[in-house]
Parts: sequence; C-alpha cells; structure tokens
Amino acid sequence: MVDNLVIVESPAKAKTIEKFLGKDFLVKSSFGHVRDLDKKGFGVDIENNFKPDYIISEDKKSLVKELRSLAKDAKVVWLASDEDREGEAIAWHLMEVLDLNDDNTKRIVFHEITKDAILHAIDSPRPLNRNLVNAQQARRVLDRLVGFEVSPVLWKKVKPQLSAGRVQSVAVRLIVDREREIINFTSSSSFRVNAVFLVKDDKGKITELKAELSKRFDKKEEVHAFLEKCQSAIFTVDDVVTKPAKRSPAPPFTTSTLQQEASRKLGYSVSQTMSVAQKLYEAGKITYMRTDSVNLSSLALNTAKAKVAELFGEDYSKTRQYKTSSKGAQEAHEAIRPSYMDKETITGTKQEQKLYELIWKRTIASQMSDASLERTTISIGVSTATEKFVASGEVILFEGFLKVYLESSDDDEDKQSSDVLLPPIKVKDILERDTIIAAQRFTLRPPRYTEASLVKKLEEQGIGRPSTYAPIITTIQNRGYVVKEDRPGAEREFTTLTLKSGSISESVKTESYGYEKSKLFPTDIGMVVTDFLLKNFDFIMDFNFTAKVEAQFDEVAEGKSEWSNMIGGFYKPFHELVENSLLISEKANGERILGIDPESGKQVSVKIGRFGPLAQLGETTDGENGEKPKFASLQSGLHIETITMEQALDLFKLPREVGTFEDKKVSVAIGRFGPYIKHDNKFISLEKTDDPFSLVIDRAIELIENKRIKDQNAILKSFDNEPDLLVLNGRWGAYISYKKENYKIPKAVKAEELSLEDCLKIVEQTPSTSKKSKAKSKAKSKTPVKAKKK
DNA sequence: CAGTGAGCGAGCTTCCGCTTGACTT
Repeated sequence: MVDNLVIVESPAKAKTIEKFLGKDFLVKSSFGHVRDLDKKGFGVDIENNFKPDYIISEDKKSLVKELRSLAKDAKVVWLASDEDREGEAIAWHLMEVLDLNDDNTKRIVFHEITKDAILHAIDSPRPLNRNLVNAQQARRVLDRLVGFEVSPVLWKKVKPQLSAGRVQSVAVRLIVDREREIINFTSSSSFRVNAVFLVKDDKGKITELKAELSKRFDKKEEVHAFLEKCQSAIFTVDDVVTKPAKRSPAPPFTTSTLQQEASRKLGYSVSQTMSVAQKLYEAGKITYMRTDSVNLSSLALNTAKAKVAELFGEDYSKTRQYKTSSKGAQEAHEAIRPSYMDKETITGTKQEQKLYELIWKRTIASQMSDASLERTTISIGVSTATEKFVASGEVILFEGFLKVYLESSDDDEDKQSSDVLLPPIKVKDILERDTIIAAQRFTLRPPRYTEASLVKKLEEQGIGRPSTYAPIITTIQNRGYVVKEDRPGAEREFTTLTLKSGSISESVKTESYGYEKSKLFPTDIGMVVTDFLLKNFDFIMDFNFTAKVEAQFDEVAEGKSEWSNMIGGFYKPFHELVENSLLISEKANGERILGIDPESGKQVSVKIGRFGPLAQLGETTDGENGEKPKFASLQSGLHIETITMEQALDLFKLPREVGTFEDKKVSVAIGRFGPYIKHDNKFISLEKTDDPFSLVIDRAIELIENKRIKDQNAILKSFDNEPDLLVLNGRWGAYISYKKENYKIPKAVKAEELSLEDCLKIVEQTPSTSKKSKAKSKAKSKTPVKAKKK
C-alpha cells in the first residue's frame, strides 16, 4: 500500500514521473477520459438544462475498478492531468467516479516532465477549477447536439449512415470549395523572357549570367517584336544593388507542423507520423507528440545551447523562446523535441530514425543564430527597348541555422533557386548576349489539399485539436466524403521563341501538367452533403463557427457565463433549423441535367442514386406512360459536377454484344471492378489497353482463352474424391480452398506434397476468426484483476 | 465479384477529444 496515488493521462508519462517521485508515490494512468456521454441514447437531457448523461466507457471499466480500490487505500490522491480544458474535465470525472473528496484530493499541473517541474507541482497544489470543467462540458454537449441532431437529418434527406459535425463538415467544405475553385479556374498564359549573357573576367574566363525580363508579354507578336529589337541591341549593366538580408529558423515542432514537415520531407501520411511519433514517445526518445505549444523547457534550452556550441561553436548558438500564434492553443505541454538534446541519432526502425532526426534538427536549428545573406540584384538595359532584364543572386555570408535545417514549403511548383553566385560585374559593363528564350507559361490553378496542408488550414482556423487532426482525415474518408488518390495530368502545347546568334526561331512543345499525387478530392456525395448543409445549416458551416463558440467557452471558463445558459442560447435557434430542414427541404440527390439526347430526344441527367452516382436517360415521369428511364452507374473518374453529355451518353452504350464464341454470346460491360467480358456466365477482366467501346470479337476470344490457361495453371492440386477441395496458387503463394473458404498452408509444409488428409487437417485446425478474438479478449480482461490483488 | 435505380418499414447509423492497444491483411 502506498500513501500517495498520482493519476496522469498517459502511461508513458506515469513511468517517467514515478522515477522522479520515489517510492512513497504510486503513479497510474487514466488513459485519457474515463467517462463520456452515453452513446446509445442522446446522452444529453435537453428538457433538464442539458444535463449530461455520463457513463464509464466499456474499455475503462476494469481500469476504473482498479483505480477506485487504489484510491480508497491512499491517503492523498494527486490528479495530475493536463492543464487545459480537457485535462481539468478528466480530473473532475476521476473525482466523481473514484468517490474522491476535496480533503483527500489535490490537483496539480506541470508543463514539462522534469524533476524540478514535478516537485514544484507537488509543492503547489490547487483546487479543481469548476469553471474550466463546465467549459469542457459545454464543448462536449455542443458537439453532441450538433452531431446527433444534424446527422439524422442527413439520413432522411440524403443517405443513411452519413454524418455531420462541427469539425468534419467544415473540413469537407474546405475540400469541396477548393475543388470548385479548380473547376471554375481558367488558365491564362503569358511569355516569360529569359536571357543568357556571357561575362568575361580579368583572366578571360567566361561565366554565364542568367536574367529575366521584368515584363511578361501576353501575345506572341509582342514577343517577336521585342526579340527583333534585341537582335542588334547593346546590353548594358544599369544598376547593381547589394542588400544584406537575414533568415531566421522556424519554431520547434507542434503536432501540426510536425505532420506538415514529415509529409513534405519524408512523405509520411498524417497518421503514419503520429504512430511513429507515439513509438518514439513511448521509448522515451521525444516529448509528448500531441501539443500545440512551441515552448521549450529551460533544461531543453540549456542542453540545446551546449550541443550547438559543441558542434558548431558559440557563434552559432542563439537561445530563443517562441510564442504560440495559432488560434485556440491551450499549451498544456512542451513543443515536440528530443528528450535528450545531445542525442543526434537513435536506434529503432528506419522510419523512427528519420522522424527523430527531423525533430532533432528542427529543435536544434530553433536555438541557432540567424543566417545572414547578401542579395544582389543586377539590372540590365536594352539599348533598343525600354524593358530591362533583371538578374538576382544570393550569397550566404553566415550559415547560422541553415547548417542544420530549412523548413520546406508547400508550393513546390515555381520553385526558383535564387541561391546563385553572380559573376563580378560593375555598372556600365557591356554584356555579350548569348541566347534569349521566351517561353509561354500558364497561370497555376489553386492547389488541392494534401492531408498535411488540410491540417495546416484547420489549425489556422482553430478547428480541431492536436489529438484529432489525424482522426479527422480518417473520418472524412471513411464516410465517403473525400478520397485520397493520385490523378493523371493532362498535356498541353506551349510555344517558345528563341533568339540565338542573329535569328529568331519558333517551336511548339508539349508539357504535362496537373498530375496529382496523394491529394484529397471530394466525392459526389461529399459535394451533395456540403451543399445541403450550407443551405440548411449555414452557420455551422461557417469557418468562424468554432472560433465563435470557443469565445463563449472561454467566458464559461472565466466564470462570466453559466454553461447551460450558453448552450441554451445556441440550442434554441439551432433546433429550429433542424426542425425546418426536416419539414421543408426535399431529398438532396445533387441532380444535374445535362441536356437532351439528340438521338432519342430524351433528357440526360446525373444524380446520386441508392447505390451511388448514376446517369439517367429519360425522366421518371415518363414511367407513367409505360416507359422507364434507363440507368447507368458512373464509373470511376467521372463525377456529377464535371461529367459531359458525351461521357454520359457513352455509358448507355454498354453492355454491348460483340459476337459469339463456342455458340455462346460474348458481351462487354463495365462493372464495379472495371471493364469485363461476359461469356458463358464467366467474367473476364479487360486489360488496361483494351477499350470496352471498341473491343472486337477476336480480341475477346483471345482474352477468354488466356483466362482459361491461367485458371488451369492456378490449380496446384486437386483430389478426385473431394472436388470441393483445391490447392491453388494465389497472389501470396499456395493456399487451400475448401467450400468457399480459404486456408493458409503452414510455412514448413510444401504445397506439392500435401495429401487430401493433410489438407483436411489444416482446414480443421484453422480456428474460425470469431473463436480467435473471443479467446484473446478474455485473456486481456484478466490482467487488471490480477494487478489489483497485489 | 461483375446488380441494382419501386416501396414499405424494422432497426441501425451519428459527434469531438483524451488516451492506448486490439484488431486484420
């Protein structure tokens, strides 16, 4: 039995703190919240001042039982959850659930996990802040009200199983808005003129000087006229300006900036970054990874300073304290940094090492001096024209933090390295022209969001928290509102004009553009739901909605307003909108009428049907005259918002009969898994290069025969007295197929040597999946009971 | 694996934030 029970939120934190506190203290973890609103009902009693109905989460029951018995035996229980709204609420829930009272309970907080900070916290406990707890309740109840009242409206008006929420709906809106900007974007082009001059130094050595014309031309004729003037022109250096400049390091990582940089520099997805960071945290290699703070402990500042001095010298060290600028930051933790600043590298998986290295560099760089640079701009006059060429270059005089780390930026397009060493040049120097190239350049449409750039945007708007950025991205994809995928680009032609020696030549080249890799795209359903919510619940879709309610939560936290009043003020008008939307609005299906089919004279439209987006030929009202409309699913790559009449009409051309083979019909269609041939009730996929609209019978027969050979080869073994059992060769090697179920063959066994008895034995010994999971969950629930007994 | 697109009505779905494993392939 121990006199002091300390409860923190994370087990890794508990382990560390226990070492600082000695054997009089037992440190346990609550694993986050222990209670939440009941999920089965509404969880909030609206009639009764929004009284929350809290229940202990199923997976926390045994933990609460254990904590309860430890608390009963302890003299003092120290509630050491984070010092923010959620942390305060966790402490309050623990008090309630563990039957604690003010006499034997102390609330302590610390922002960094150092011995000094912990001991200081123990010396200065404070009472629980009920106002902060109420602010959390208001936040929790509001999210429940919005989520559980609006989602059912979607089930009725759009499609079952959909969801809406304060955070996710706005996240989807961002992506939908961006997609529409892109759809409506029209690109324009202009000519960018670049010149190469040759400069000879004292020793006769020739270096190139690249410069761009300060003016861009819209028309080819203008370019031509300009190049003609350049043919005989004299190029003189008009001006050389050298300016000092400096660059400062980026602040240490928060969750959001770590996700962004890991995405840009290492190509990690947001959730990948978090799970690797979690591993590093659990191994004690970095500080807590869910934080919005850029603050570093004084211990970290000192060790970073020593490390910088050791590696690069005193000149490179500069101690900096950063201030958080993001909206709604609660700063319960430190920034994400290495636990031990002197460790440049660690052991672990490749992924862990890379992420650690990134964190180490960012943190160290944040404690280094500015880089100082010299930026030079050279202006070159053209004797026969008023336009001027400009060359610019940058020289690093003192590297400072750049020795270690430079933050990447999202717009990788238009990347122009200005880190060029310019040749020595003076005003009035005459330059020798080599070539001048004018290339047609197109304006860029707005970029689509990546996971990480969406997180950045959400954080800027104060929407979501460090612990939820990764789950948000998963949710909006799971709900089918958004997909993350690659999409091919397109090709376009551009013109270049080149002045070389004395002649001007013109050429047309092609370039590909718009290729997207791992970007977020809205689905048809995502767009329809967003439009529906905008129409019926515009204030929830407002990007400032969260910021507005946060301000009200703050008033509750400061004791200036009572939480259920605040919620009441929100709920009345909100609930009216819910009622109205149920009454007024029609079912939203995103219908778009494309026009009239010239062949049949019927209307062509697209909409969302029961099973997804479809194209429709004819109107439903036609049905009264006995003629039903035709339907066809939209294939991947086609979208309600952008499909053309031609593309829609093509869909009705399938299924298409191509001929007969072995006296059976051969037809081509497109199904869920792409284009296929149907013959004798068998399905054969087309290959990528085959076009279902033009496929001929000869090619179809070829594919059918190929498939037959392949199927034959897939059978490694069959048994005459048990036709249901086959040993097949699949994608991952040999396996047993028996009565529509597949069974793994143990690694030690050679597939060719299996007898029928061996196979049946394997089938029998393979436990069904349901059995397996039951056995494991039982074993798991036993462990905490054991722990209690000691 | 390769469909569907009518309608009825049962019973289900759903939020955001705090935490870790528990799963499956």
